[in-house]
Amino acid sequence: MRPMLAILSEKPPTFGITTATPNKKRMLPADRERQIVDQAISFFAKHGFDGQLRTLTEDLGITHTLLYHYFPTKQDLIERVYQEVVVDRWKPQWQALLTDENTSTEAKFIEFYVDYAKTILTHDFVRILVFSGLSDKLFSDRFFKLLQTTVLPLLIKETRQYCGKPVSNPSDPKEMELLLGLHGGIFYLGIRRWIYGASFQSPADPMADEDIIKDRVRSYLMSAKNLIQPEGDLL
Amino acid sequence: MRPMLAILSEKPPTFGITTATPNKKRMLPADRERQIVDQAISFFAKHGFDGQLRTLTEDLGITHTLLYHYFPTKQDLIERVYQEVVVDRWKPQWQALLTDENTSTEAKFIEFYVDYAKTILTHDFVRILVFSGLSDKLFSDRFFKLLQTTVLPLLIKETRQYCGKPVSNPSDPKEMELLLGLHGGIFYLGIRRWIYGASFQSPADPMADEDIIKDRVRSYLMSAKNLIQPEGDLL
DNA sequence: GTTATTATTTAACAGATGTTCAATAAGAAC
DNA sequence: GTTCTTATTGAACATCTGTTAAATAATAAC
Repeated sequence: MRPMLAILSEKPPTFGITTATPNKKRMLPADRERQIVDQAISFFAKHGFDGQLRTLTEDLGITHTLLYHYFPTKQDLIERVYQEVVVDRWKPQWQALLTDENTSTEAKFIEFYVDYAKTILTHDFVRILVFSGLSDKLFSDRFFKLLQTTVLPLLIKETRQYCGKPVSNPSDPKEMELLLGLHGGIFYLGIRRWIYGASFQSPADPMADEDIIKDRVRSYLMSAKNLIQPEGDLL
Repeated sequence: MRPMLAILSEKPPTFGITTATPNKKRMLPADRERQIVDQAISFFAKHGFDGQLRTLTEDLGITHTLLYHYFPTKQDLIERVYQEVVVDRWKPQWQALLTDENTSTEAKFIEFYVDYAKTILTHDFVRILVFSGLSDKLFSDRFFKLLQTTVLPLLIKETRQYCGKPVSNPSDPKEMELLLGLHGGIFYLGIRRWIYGASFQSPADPMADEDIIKDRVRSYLMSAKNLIQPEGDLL
């Protein structure tokens, strides 16, 4: 079909732009796999895991059957997405940050939640987490297990110290609920932005996430001091 | 097929139990429609709007084609569910409550959010709202429009009065974000319960929703007094 | 008891959708 | 240039799924 004379510069001109998704007809397996996974992440985040493979590959300019050259089943591709978005995005240094002796409670909370928000409150993460929670809970279960076993206890411990309360006490529903109020208020930023989307109009001059988080953390610590009595028992 | 002699007591025995879902072979159209809509609400809330009609009717003991005797298309059934769960559940008296001159700010907030939580934070409502937000936003858009045009402005106004700030000022991102922090923290109760489900373990002795909400409202008002300056401008 | 009405079922279609497999062709090795 | 490997496609299958239309049977009217 091609004219025989066009020997040089056979490929369509790329003008030197080497994107993460090159449009060569035949890609290196590693590149193609990377490209597929990237597309799968944003695609499943947008349409949910019920989205069709034919639609997923449309924008890539490949046939849906090519997926089966890289992933045995759709479920395998989904689990790869899960791994990259949820598991790999968890930062072990959060624990280190929250146990640093040389930082004030307020600075710890702010530093943690600002970075947590930057990492977690993205389009892909929030929607995939919620899609998972609504269906088989495959992703959400594991993520919350991480939350509950690592950072939440450290935040509770830090709050107790801040309020002058012994840290060795058994866990108390009231202080956990107070913390989850802060946590939920922050996560709600992601829900407004990536699930309700434009429905929930932000004001003309929206606050930066960092400032919002600072206010909420300070509000939380203030309430903790008032709600949680210094000596052992609670209000 | 039936033995000819069994003339009396032909129907299966119901033992006098007249549930909302009678199991007569042929029901009155109004009863059947009620039964179908009830099932559709809990079914779509559980499986999302991609759930199959054949699965929906399974528990009802009818064929899926019977749905088309009552609703022209699946979408019509979905919109009926939307109407009953989201639209009909909105309480106009919330506005009356929030404009009552004889109630304190704290009492207003608590009374409103306790009833709001009782009404909104149900399995069906939370999940249908989130399913909608993730897909076509048909439900969620309208619900948030209601929120933004009715109760949120009243809550802002009430907060300003409480802080001794003039109520006629233009809206301010900071005070709206503070309110949305409270609002999100309360809605997060529903997300934990009905989306993350068992993943997010509650403590052995979980607080009653009402007590949680009381604490959060008080925490909010306390922060408002500190964050929002009495005279015109904000911190 | 007979007839008319209609709630309900049965059968079937058309398009969607995950998956398989043989055919094709791009690029590498020689 | 020829051959070999394999990335990629094309065709096809089986099942799922919303929808339609005719057949059936339960109930009411007479």
